[in-house]
Amino acid sequence: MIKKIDKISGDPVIDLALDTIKIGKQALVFVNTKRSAEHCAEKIAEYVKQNSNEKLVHGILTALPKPTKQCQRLAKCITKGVAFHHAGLHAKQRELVEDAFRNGTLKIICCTTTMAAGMDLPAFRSIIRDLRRYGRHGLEFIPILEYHQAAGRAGRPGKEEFGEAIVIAHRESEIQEIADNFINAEPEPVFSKLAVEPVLRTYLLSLIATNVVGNEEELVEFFSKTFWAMQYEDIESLKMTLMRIKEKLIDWGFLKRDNANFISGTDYNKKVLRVTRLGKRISELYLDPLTAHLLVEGLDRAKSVTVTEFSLLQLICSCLELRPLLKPRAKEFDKYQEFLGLHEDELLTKEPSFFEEDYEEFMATVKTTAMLMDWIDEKDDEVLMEEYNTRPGETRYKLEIADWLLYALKELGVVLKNTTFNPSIEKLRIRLKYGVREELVPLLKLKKIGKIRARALYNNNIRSIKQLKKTDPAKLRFILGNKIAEDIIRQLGSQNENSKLSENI
DNA sequence: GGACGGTGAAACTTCAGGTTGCCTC
DNA sequence: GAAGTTTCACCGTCC
Repeated sequence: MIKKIDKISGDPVIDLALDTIKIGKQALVFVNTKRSAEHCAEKIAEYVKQNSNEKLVHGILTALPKPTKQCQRLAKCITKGVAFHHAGLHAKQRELVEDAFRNGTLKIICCTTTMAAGMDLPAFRSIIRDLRRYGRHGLEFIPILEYHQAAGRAGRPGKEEFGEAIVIAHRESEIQEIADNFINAEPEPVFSKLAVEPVLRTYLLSLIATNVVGNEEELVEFFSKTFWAMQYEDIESLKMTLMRIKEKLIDWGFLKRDNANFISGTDYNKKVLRVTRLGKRISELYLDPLTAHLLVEGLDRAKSVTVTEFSLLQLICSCLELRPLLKPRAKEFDKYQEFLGLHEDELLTKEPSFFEEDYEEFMATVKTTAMLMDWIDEKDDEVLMEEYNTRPGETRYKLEIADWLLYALKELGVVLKNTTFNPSIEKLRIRLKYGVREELVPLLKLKKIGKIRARALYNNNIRSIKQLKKTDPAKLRFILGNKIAEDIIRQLGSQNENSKLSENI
């Protein structure tokens, strides 16, 4: 069936979106970069009459402590019933956009793959503009499964009889290619996640930690029954991989061979494998053993190093979990080497030499550390965007992982009886959570006091809970507003009874 | 002649997402 | 690979 739509802008994607609005329906536009999502939404919005979505706009602009240019651009699009959606948005904003699309306030969302999977957000039309995305080998086709996810958004079961999934061909010659490679293609086979070494390491340790497996023979037997082994086929090579990882775990002190139960003459493979106390905790924390090893080594180095925020942040930035890291640009290299120079004797990781392959990756940990340090120096989202090209959503995601790794570091310290740095780690976690300098930490113990209010109090010379208690309520009302001030006074009152808020942080 | 401003070509840069981990009584 | 951004040489204009 061939349908004609009005040519308004000359860009088929915009025209399709406008047509969707004209017929009173909704559409999702899938593109391959965050920037494209933003541009595309803005271009569509240019052709749409102003609506007023005041409440939604207000929500978007107040999601962050201070609205960024990105917030303002999104808000402007939203006044036209159009939005963009990608992982760079703050979670609150994403949710607002999703809800507004569901209730019909928004007509068009231009999005990246954030929208493709796992979200209940159907639309009448699904417009897939890009089937290629930047990958290891330049621009590559996206997986067929991902195309299915995007196309599958079209049609609202129970509400409409059909939906339309539309793929844009950028050239005449592409039409057949798209039909063959996507529309009529079988989705690619599913591969076992166990083939990824960090996952394999984690499960190998946990199987022993939970006594599911007690020796090497059982270990191999267990894995040979998995989907991974079925796909892999070559059992000998699989066995070698398992043994190599097991040896690493023994080297790192997470597993041990139990010699007590070893009866001479017994098959070596039946030698009992036990988890150490450290290994047990790592498994409970669901840490990748490689990350745990890095943290353990870091704790060991910490004994002979001046440990600062830089030390702790750079250590966790070296963990795989925090990837992708921020890479210094060619022009920035000197700047970050200089920054590193200031902190060289605080390092808890091994610095590779300039000529080693890892050096670039190492410098990326330094830049990422610099970003986190700026965050706890109260630099706002706009500054992070300009300086590091990292958007609020991406920053929050990194912060969440950083928090988890710092917690894990603290816990490993407990097992290793090396808790000297735990108070610093705890303080750092609070600072990362709020994005504040050290001086605000005491005030943040109160509910309803975050970065902004703590700063306001501090700037008014109220710098501790003690000082807060002595402050004239009228002054508090002036600084915080009536309601919040009342709440704080109540919290301070109840604190006297159970002394929940101690001053020792 | 020098300070600007405009222009366009060349060089450079960037490019999706976000599992489930823990605990704080 | 493509699109956007930055840099820089070059030219014209004005004072």
